[in-house]
Amino acid sequence: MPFQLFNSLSGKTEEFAPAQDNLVRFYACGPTVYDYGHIGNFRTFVAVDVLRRHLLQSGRQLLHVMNITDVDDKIIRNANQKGVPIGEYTAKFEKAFLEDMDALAIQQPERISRATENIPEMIALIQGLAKKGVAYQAEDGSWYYRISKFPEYGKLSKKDFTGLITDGSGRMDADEYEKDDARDFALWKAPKEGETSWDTAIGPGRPGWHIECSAMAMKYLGESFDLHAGGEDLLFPHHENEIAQSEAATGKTFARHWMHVRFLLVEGQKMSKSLGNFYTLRDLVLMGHKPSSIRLLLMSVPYRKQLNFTFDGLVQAANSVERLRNFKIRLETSQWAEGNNPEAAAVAKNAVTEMRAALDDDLNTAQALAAIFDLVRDVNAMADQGKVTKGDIPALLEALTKFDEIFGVLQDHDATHIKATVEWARRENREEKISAAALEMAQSASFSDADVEALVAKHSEARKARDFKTSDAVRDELLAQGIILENTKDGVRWKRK
RNA sequence: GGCGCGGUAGCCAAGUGGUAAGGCAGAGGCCUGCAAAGCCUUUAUUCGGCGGUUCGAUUCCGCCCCGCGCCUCCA
Repeated sequence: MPFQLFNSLSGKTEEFAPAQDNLVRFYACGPTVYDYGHIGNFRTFVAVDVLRRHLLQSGRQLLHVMNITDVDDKIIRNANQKGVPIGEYTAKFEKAFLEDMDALAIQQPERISRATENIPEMIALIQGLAKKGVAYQAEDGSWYYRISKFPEYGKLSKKDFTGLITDGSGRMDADEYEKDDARDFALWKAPKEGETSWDTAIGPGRPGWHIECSAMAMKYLGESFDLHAGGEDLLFPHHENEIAQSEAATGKTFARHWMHVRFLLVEGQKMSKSLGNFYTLRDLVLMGHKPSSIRLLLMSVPYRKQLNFTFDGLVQAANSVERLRNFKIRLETSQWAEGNNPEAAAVAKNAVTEMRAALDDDLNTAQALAAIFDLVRDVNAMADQGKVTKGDIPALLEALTKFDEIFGVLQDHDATHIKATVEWARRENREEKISAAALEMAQSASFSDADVEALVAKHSEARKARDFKTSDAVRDELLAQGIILENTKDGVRWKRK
């Protein structure tokens, strides 16, 4: 079955394939770098990452563009408060965001593009709209988009705007009084006192919210491209306005397919600072939660379904990752009898087939996960019965590789990331937020594999001599460093906590 | 008010017109110097409630209850 993906534009699940060649051209709205990323942000980015990885595994090539919004009201306000240029202010959060992406094993897009580096492209787009009479300049110098010129306005958000002309109410913000119609939105904002602005052919000012995405998407992907993705809140007005701007300018379909990721709940409620359930990735890591647990939890519910992010769920996800990693370690470290068991190869192949079928079905990650757990259970059982042989291991590991090409949780880099986060917290004077659990997990990152191996060897020797007192002491010593040592009938093995 | 999504075991959650995947947790057992890891058995006569269609509905329709989202800069 070809890849099926829900399209917010048509409201239907449709086959998704690139229009030209084998290259998928897509744009995903990135962060506004005014603060550290929270788990809600990362649900969206993880979902897009799953899309990316599935397309790649399906043999597609990608041109994935993500914007970084490095100028907006909040950025200007916060930078002014700190008395630093906005570029300095945003650089810090952009760096933090990229680090967080890495911690969550989110692949980098082929191109990351900053709003402030594409001002000329935006101006050109606005000028084009002005020429067509779709953009107009208000008395204060701001430019607006005239929605009445775009009959299809509302086609993405399925809103009916007829009869909703100028509302005479007091809903309009002070800087919007110049608009001809209440629905019109800003393309270019004239500078206010103390605001960063650019001198341009259409006058001084700064970009409206939506224009950057239209300009950058078309710059790198062309006037018409395959897919546009983002959080569900962006559907209106952001994406609706992007369509209006772009299609009015070019007369062509902007993005053919639209993907929107649903918001998550935290402990059953919408995440908000006032409810006290607002968490950045860094908050959670400092509390002692591994990035891999967070990633798995974010992927465990299909992207179109509301995900209830809870601390209980985080523990469950951590245990699930443990089971998967234990399985991989077992395959890699056990002594296997010579031979081949066609049944094992069949189980491996079947699991991958099922996983991919689930992903082809609108990225059903929950079902894909089930396929891989079936493999784990079946192969563990076969191994206990001595039915797994040396010749089967490559195929089984290959299946796990295929799984991890999508889910990205088997490689254990948690300790390193936790350590980096702990160090960041110290630099930022957030020491009081560092939990004992985080410290313990960070500790094992200071222990190289060679260090561990040396102690493991010491443990094994003592054990061989049935000096359990010494062997247990070494094991406890390792545990105190965040290393778990296990003895199995097939030998000794270790892993980081 | 307009538009939309969802309510499945203790928790997370998939799914289908023919009688409920998977994960986590719990219980019992096997294995084991200990500790783990792993395996086996077990945990929803039932899928928010009430009606309807049907030989048969958790799955289709209607109503009701509950939760949630968007409706101008929050992913």
